[in-house]
Formats: sequence, structure tokens, C-alpha cells
Amino acid sequence: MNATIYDVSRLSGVSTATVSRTFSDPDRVRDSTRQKVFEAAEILHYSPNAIARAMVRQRTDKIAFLICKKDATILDEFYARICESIMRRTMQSDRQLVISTASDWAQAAGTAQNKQVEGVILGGSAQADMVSEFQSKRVAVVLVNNRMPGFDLPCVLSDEYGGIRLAVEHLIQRGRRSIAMIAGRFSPYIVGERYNAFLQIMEEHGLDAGAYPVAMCDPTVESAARMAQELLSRKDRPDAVLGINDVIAAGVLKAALRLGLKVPDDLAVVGFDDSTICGMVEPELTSVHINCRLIGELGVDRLHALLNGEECPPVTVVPAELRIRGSS
Amino acid sequence: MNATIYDVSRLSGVSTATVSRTFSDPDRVRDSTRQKVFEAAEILHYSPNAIARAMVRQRTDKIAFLICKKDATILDEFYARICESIMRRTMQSDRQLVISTASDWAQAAGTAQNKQVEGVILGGSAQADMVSEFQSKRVAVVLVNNRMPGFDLPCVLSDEYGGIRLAVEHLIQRGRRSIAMIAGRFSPYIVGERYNAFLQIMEEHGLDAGAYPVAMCDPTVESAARMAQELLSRKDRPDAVLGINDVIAAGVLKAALRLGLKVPDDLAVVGFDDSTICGMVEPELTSVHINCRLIGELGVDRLHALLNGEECPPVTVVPAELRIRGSS
DNA sequence: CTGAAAGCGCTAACAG
DNA sequence: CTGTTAGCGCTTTCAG
Repeated sequence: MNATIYDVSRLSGVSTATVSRTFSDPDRVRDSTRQKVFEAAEILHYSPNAIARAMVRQRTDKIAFLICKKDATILDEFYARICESIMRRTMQSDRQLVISTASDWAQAAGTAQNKQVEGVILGGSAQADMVSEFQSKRVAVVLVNNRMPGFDLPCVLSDEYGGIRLAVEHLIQRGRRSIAMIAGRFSPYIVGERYNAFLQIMEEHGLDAGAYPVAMCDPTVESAARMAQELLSRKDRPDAVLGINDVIAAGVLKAALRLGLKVPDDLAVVGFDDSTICGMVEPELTSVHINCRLIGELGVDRLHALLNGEECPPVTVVPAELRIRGSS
Repeated sequence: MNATIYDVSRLSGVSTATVSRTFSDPDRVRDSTRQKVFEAAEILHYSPNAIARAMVRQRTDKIAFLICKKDATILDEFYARICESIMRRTMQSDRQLVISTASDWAQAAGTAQNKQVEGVILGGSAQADMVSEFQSKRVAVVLVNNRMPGFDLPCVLSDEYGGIRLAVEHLIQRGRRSIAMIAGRFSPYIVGERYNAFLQIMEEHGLDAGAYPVAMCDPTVESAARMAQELLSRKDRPDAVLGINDVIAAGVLKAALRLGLKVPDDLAVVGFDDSTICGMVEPELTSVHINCRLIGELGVDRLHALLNGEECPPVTVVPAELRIRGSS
């Protein structure tokens, strides 16, 4: 069916070994030979059979992106963005990508698919035992948007702290002084980072971060709206609310609307993630933008480095930006 | 490193051929033999090497999901949903999935990756020449959310017509009579279906679908908002607007808010797709729900059928549902 | 720099 | 129902 190395060998008049070398390491054959081989290959539409190659090399050049998250996975816009970037970047390399959920993956453990993977990018709140298992099977691991103390893994993070700083300082600059934060049950790492950053930066500016209880609601708009409605009904209501992400912030916007508060006059609202939601609501939502494309690319690059035995920085932090819109 | 078929053969005392049979078609060996083999395999942690198998079988069991869309791909929630379902379904089978964009794919044509795929699910507005090319390479093709007259391909569609009917009849039931539609430059197939359905169903109910120009805006909220603002400023403004999808409907909601119109009292708004947006806006958006999970699963099933040489219905239509919320 | 030859792990006739 | 045997297409020593 498809041309094989034998066909090329015959047509070009060199041995199959030389054809093989020509394709896997062109510098190891003489110029003129290389040319002959490539010409023959061209004519025959030959390109190496990856399966046969994988078999003899005992390598698959296959990596995986696992989203460690119970509910919505790729449906979470944030992961969808990272995923897209990882897809693109991997396509450019000569490695192959399989995308899956941590739970699906664990379930299918022992599958051929599963065993062929030489490296994984773990997104979200990966479990330590999962990482240990990969390491014991000598599968390279890179963490994205998470870190795991005690493990020697490269990780790629967005600057949560810096993002919160941008948001808080923006609100302060707009004259807001009583700023509340509403958090939600998302990835513990993310919540921890953003929440601590909030406390720290408020304090730094001499503001009382403890003036309002930092509410921990379910990660849904409705839950956030209810919580916000309560918060905004207090006589000492805040003049600004920082949502730990855009969904929460959208809930705050809803609450404001229901209570007849004008945004941003009576209340400024800022979100985090800069997702599509921001443009859908009225007024549009100010939010901290995370460079998901870059995170994805760096994740792939780190994994490739690891797989190629190259040096690899343990932590990479991607800067955040503030996108100012109508809500503040 | 890993146990091979030889190890199992030796430990269980049968030939490698029998071990092979035991794994690829258990019914073809005697009960007692099968047991012996599985026991030995268990002990050795053996499982067939997919690469070696692929090599001799000359099959890869690899399929692809290609999203045919210029801009946002997996970032489009609709495709993300279908994609997720396809991922899950494929995981359950013994085939492997690669996900890509039509453009990325075309660009990387001739790659090993690319050549290994035995079947593709094409989502969105696939080009005829792409399909022809696949067919000429004897790659099985299934269409999802699109159809291509003149090609003999199974396709899985959602019931656009039925969805629009649900939406329009719901509005009529709510007492609305002057209903306008706002469309946008999305996939020509989708726009065509939904638009024609609108005209037809309006007429069926003796309503004038031509009372308002069916606007064709850019597929962004802002563009929709502008268009809606114009439409809603007419002295004979409609009492209901049907957005061709949720983004457009969100734009209508924005316009209403800006003009001080009360939704749903002054204006009912209905969207299509039932995306996350629906819950983010205030009031929440009534929308036509599409069963993306089912579409994805059926897509995979059809492709598997094709690949297995089984009979396969040419067209499968998945019913739509209306999710009624505050905006109507 | 190039060639000959020995597999990688598995399956598929073909016999028995 | 089971064993023997000949490869699948490629890489990689080891010689030359």
C-alpha cells in the first residue's frame, strides 16, 4: 500500500539502513546520498511509518494532557483555553497528544492507550498519589496551574498574587475603600493563592480585609448571587466586590441588579479569568486576564525538555493583566 | 522491561499464538486454556503491546475529531460539549482519539500522526474537498452538526427545525405576536436551518415573519446589541426577539437594558444552545437545549460502525428541548 | 560513511 | 482447539 523503506532503498540504490539514517538523522549521511534518498522518497510519497519506528525504538512519542477536575473539564473555559494551546503546540512538534480527564484516565488504567504515554501535563488539582504512580512508571510529569510541595516537578503557574494585586489596587485607585471578596469552592490551590493575596494586599494598603466575612459559596452563579445579596444588604455594605472568578462576579452583578444598586456607581465589581462571561453581562465585567495560551505552550515545552533530558526550570510564572471594563 | 507474549507463553505453557488468541478473541480458545493464560498474564502484569499489534495488523485503531471552524474551536462551548462527549465515548472503546482543528490538520498533512488516522468525525462547516480527500485515502468520515448533499456520509444533527418551533410556539403561547429574529454569521448550515425554520413556523401560525428585517450581524455580543438597539428603537418594536444563539440573545438583553425595557414584560427574549451564558445574565435566558452529549456519542458510534463495516443510518437527528427561564 | 543482519512484540495463515 | 512459522517496517549494532 504505502511505500516502505525497501522501496526507497531500491529506487535510490542505497541500503535500508542508510535510508533510515537519512530520515532520523540526516547529518549522518553524505550530502549526495541524502539527496538521492530524499528524491526517491519524494517520488514514492514515502514517509517513515511511525508505528514501526515506535516498535523498534521502544518509544511512542505520545504525551497526555489530563484535566484533574471532577465536574466540567474542557467545558471550563479556562481549561479549554489551556487545552487548545497545548493542542496547537503539540501539533507543531512531532509528538502526539491525548486529552483526558484524570478520572477517566484512572478508570482506564492499564489500557494500551494509557501505557503508551511517556509524559503527562496535569492540569488542575492533581492528587499526589497520581503523581507518584506516574513517577514510579517513569512517566514524565509537568504541573499546570498547580504546585505540589515535596515533588520535584516543573510547574507552570499564572501569577495569582500579581493578578489580585492589579485588581485590588485598581479598585483603590477608583476610590474604593471597603472592598469585599467572595470566594468559592474551586481548586484549593487557586483559592488559597487568590485569597491570601487579597488579605496581604489589603493589609499592605492599610485596609481592613476582615471587615466582611470572606464567603465561601458553591461555585455557581446562583450561589454567588445569594451570598452577594446578603452581603450587599448590610447597612455597611462594601463599595466594591472582588469575585474570585468571573462566575462569582457575575453572581454579584445579579445581586446588585436585584437590589437596584447601580454598577459601578454604587458598587464596583471585578472578576478573575477574563472569560467570555465578561462581555455577556451588562455592564461588562472588569477582570484579571490570564495568559492561558502561554501557560499551555510552556507546559508543552517543559514536558518536551524533560523528555529530551534537558534542563528545565522548576517553576515558571506567567504574568497577569487587568482588563478594565464597565463594572468598575 | 514489560512482559511480552513470550513470557506469558512460557509461564502458562502454551504457544505464543494461543496467548495472542486469548487476548484478541477469547472465545477461540478452550476455557481451561484461557484461564491459564489470564493467570500467567496477571502474574506478569502483561497486557498486549498496542504498537506491535498495530504494526502487524496494519491498523492503528485511531480516530480523529476535527473541528472545522476558523476562530474559536474548543473554546466554543458548543463544540467543547460535543468534544467532551466524544472523548468519553472513545475512551470506553478500544480506539484512540486525536482532537484537532481542520486548519491545523490540513497544515500538518502528511505527518505520521495524520496518516495514522482511520476515521474522522468532522464537526462544523467542513469543506467538500476535505471530505473528498479523506475518502480518496479511504478514511471513514462522519459529519456532526452539518450535512453535505452529494456525499454518502452518515451525519448526526440536532433538530434545528424542532428547536425553533419550540421557541416560537412558546413565545406565541405567552401571547407574543410580533416576533423578530436576529441572526449572525455562524456556520452557514446552522444559520440556514434555523432561519428557514423561523420563517416557516411563523407563517404556519399566520404571523408575519417579514415584519422586521432579519438582521445578519457579526457573531459577537456587541454587534448583536447594536443591531438589537436599532430594532428595539422602532416605534413598532417587536414584543419578542429570538436570537439565533445565546450570544446574540445576550446582546438583545443588553440592548433592552440600555433602552430601559423590562424583560420579559416589555420584551421576551429567547436564545438557542442553552449555554452557560443563560445563567449568567439577568434575567436568565430561555433557550433551546441541544443534547451535545448524545450528538457526540452517536458520532463516535456511527464512525465505529463504519469502521467495523456495519450498516449505518445516513442521518440521525437528535431532538431539542426548550429550557424556559426568566427572559420570557 | 555505508551495508548486512538481527530483532522489536505481535498476528495470521497453515498445519496438525 | 493449538502450535509452527513467517513476516509487519523500521532501527541499530557491528563490520567494512
